[in-house]
Amino acid sequence: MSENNQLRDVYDAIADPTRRRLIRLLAEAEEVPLHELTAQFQMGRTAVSKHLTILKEAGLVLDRKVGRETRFRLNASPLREIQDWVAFYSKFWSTNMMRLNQLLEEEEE
Amino acid sequence: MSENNQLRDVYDAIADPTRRRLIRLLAEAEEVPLHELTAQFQMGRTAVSKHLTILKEAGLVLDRKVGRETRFRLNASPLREIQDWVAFYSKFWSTNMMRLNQLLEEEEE
DNA sequence: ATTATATGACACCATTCGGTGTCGTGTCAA
DNA sequence: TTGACACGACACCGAATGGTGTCATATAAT
Repeated sequence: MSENNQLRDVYDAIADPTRRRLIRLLAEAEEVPLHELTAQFQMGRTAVSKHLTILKEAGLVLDRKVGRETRFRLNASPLREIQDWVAFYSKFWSTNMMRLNQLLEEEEE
Repeated sequence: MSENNQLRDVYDAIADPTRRRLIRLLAEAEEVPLHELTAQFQMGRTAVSKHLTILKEAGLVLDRKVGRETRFRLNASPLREIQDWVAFYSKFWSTNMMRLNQLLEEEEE
C-alpha cells in the first residue's frame, strides 16, 4: 500500500530550481495538465515533461490521462525523508551553537 | 556579520550522497583534515577535495590550514533554507491530507 | 471530414559532473 | 639534509544533465 518505488533520489529531484518551481505550482493548484505547466516557463514542453518524469521517478508527482491531456498532481510525502535528514542537523545551528562558532572563529584569527 | 556568500545552491550541494556523508562525518567529529576524510571513502583524495569545495561554496563547510593539513568543520546553518522550504510542504502529508488523497484516487478509478 | 491541440517518444547537442592521474610545493620527521 | 607526507592546481575523461527540434498519434473542435 502506497509503495515507494523510488527509482530516483529525492535529494536529486529537488536539486533543480525548475523542479522546485513545479512542486510549488502543483502545491497551489491541485491538478494541472502539462501544457498549462509549460506555459509558466520559458523552456519548451519537452524539457518540462522531462522534469516531471524525474519528479515522478522520485515519487513526488502523480499523473493521469484525461482526454488528450496529462494532468499532474503533487505527492509531497517523499519530502518527509528530507525533513528527517535536515532535522538531525538543526541542533547545529541553535543560538548556543552559533555563539560557540563565533568564538572559535575569533580564536582562529 | 556571518555573510552568506552562497556561490552554490544548497539544494545542489546536498544532492550528492558523498557530500551528505561528508556532512555527517563532520557533524560527528568537529574538525577533520582532508586525508582523514579521504580515508573514509573509496575514491581518491582529489575527488573528496572537490566535494568539499562544493560544500564550501554552499557555505556548509569551513576550512583552515594547520601545518601541512587542511582541516574542515561543518557549518550547518545554510541547511535552514532547506528546512524552511520543506516545512511549507509538510501540510501536504498530514494524515488528513493522506486520507483525502486516497479518496480522490478511488474516485478517479 | 478536416483541422487544431496535447502529448509521448526519439535523436541530438553543449555543458556539467564525478571521477582519475600527475606535478609542484610546503611542512614535518629522521 | 633527506625523505615522507598533505595538499592545491591541473589536465583529462566518460557519463549524466538540461535543454532543443521533429515526428507520430490520439483526442477535441469546427
